[in-house]
Amino acid sequence: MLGNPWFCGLLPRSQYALLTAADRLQLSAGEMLYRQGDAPGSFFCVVRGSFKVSTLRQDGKEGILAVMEAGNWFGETSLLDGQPRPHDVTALEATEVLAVGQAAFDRLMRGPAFARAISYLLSTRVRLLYGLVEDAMLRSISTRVARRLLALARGDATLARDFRSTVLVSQEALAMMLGVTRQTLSKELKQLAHDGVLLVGYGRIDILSLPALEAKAAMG
Amino acid sequence: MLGNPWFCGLLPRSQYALLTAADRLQLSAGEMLYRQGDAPGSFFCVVRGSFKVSTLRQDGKEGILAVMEAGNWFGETSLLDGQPRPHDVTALEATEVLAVGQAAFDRLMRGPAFARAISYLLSTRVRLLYGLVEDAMLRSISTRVARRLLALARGDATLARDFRSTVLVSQEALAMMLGVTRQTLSKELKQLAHDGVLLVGYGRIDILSLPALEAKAAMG
DNA sequence: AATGAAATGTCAAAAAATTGACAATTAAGG
DNA sequence: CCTTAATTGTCAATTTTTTGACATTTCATT
Repeated sequence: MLGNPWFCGLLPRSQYALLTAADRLQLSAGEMLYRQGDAPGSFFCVVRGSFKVSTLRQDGKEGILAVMEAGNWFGETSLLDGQPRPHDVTALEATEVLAVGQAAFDRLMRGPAFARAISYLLSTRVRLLYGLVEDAMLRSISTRVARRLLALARGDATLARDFRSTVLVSQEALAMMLGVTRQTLSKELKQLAHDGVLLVGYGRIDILSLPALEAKAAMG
Repeated sequence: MLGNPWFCGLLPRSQYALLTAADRLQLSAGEMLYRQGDAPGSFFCVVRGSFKVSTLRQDGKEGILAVMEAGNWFGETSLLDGQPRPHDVTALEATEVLAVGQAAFDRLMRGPAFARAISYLLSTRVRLLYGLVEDAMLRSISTRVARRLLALARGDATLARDFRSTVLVSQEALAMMLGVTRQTLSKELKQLAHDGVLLVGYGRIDILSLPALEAKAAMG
């Protein structure tokens, strides 16, 4: 979490307080950190590995709302309003997290600098979510595919890390992030591959031309 | 704004500070409070009237993301992260707002209680937005129509006001909130009217049976 | 090298949504 | 009362997406 811009922006004493208050948890692939409807528990930071944040509906439809990678802090919403967890969070691989409990979190929130920092964290989440809503409401699927691939390549914009030209994701999972079927996504990927923008592999997508992908993302 | 649960939950001194720091603005129907891309300006509260929060794309497509009614506080996101306004905000009728400038807002944010309250406000926004994303990703249009009508009838869940059985909205506008065409929406409304759930009028929709509408909203 | 689970490729039929076009209705203003 | 703009009703053609069904490929594990 040392490379995470949000954590780095905290006062050193807040950083220290977060780290000392945290428990370390280990999860193996497929294990769930929490489930939709659970009581609020902790504020988390991914140390190693990754999670998917998803919702499963009664009819079996699943949507992947986000992928949380190393450096990412999350889970604050339920701690702030005391309401149940809105999503399922599942480890995608062997994953290690820091967990800061409600009591320690509340204590930190009494400091204005930390409370401001949490507000800032939430404001970036709000912006990201508005983007997702607009994507779903107004943009064509091909544009959304391009935009989502860019987000994944940039690590969901959480870590100011170097860009990855290879995105490790199955078409099934990417389709669930976009709320479309695998067949529909497959057609779009094929078009992008045909245009020389991508190289589609088994559980992976290579970005051959970042400018071309950005151009597609900026279209309709 | 006196009936607004968020404002009521503030410390009296924060309430006082907000109200005394605020300028009063009057807008007539169609006037814009701010535009997408504008520099951050103020934190607002609707005193009388209402706004639509929308995005307009180059290709002419417009999406209505929210309707802000009396009692609603909004605009905090840009003040917190210093980034440009993400949306257009337009008065739907003669509307009066309170505007708390950046300097006063920053001063208030130095108080931990106010900063916590802003975090809480943001957490409810995050929940609402997750709901919109899930709607768009996973739910059928008929369900989304029912859910959106309920949200409008309840005043977008911001004011714990009494339920309105008449929603004043054109089919065109409702379609833009849902990201579908007017024709598609029209078909869904006709079905709901046929089922005796709604009565569709000129610029208005009457909810005949709240339980029935809630049942439709809970389906797929 | 063989096996099996996971992932991808592909196709056609069916369903759903958009597009484009016009008529009919309603409310507000002169 | 009359005119006009806004809103709604409706239809058919077209496009898009889903559904369902298989075959094929890839990769990790025996």
